[in-house]
Amino acid sequence: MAPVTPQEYVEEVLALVERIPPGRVMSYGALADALAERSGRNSARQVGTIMARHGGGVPWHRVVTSSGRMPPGHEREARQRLLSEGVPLRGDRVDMARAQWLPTAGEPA
DNA sequence: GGGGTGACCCAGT
DNA sequence: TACTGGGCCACCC
Repeated sequence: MAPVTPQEYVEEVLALVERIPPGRVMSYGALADALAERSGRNSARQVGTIMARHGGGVPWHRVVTSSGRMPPGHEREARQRLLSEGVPLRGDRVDMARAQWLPTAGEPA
């Protein structure tokens, strides 16, 4: 598959993050996995780096680790936003089993 | 060109 | 549940 440029990959990541509905979340790994088909890349770590550097303009708080942990340095901010959106929390972590959202394959663009 | 770093993930202990 | 080790891959010295 035609690989996308690094810049395009960033755009893809941010675009998908913006599609995450309120009250739901996606893990870095799930994001990387969902974009793998499109971008040819699949690295959760890279998604984390992208969010750290370019996540300012999107609902970054809807992106957490696969275990429901929030990004270092922003735990308080993220927790409060998630809580106000109705995301199910278990202590200081997201209840992934209930909150994780995945883009549906045949979804209209 | 070489090596360290990181908003990760998974399996094992 | 918490911690550790190995794998991962782009970015930055």
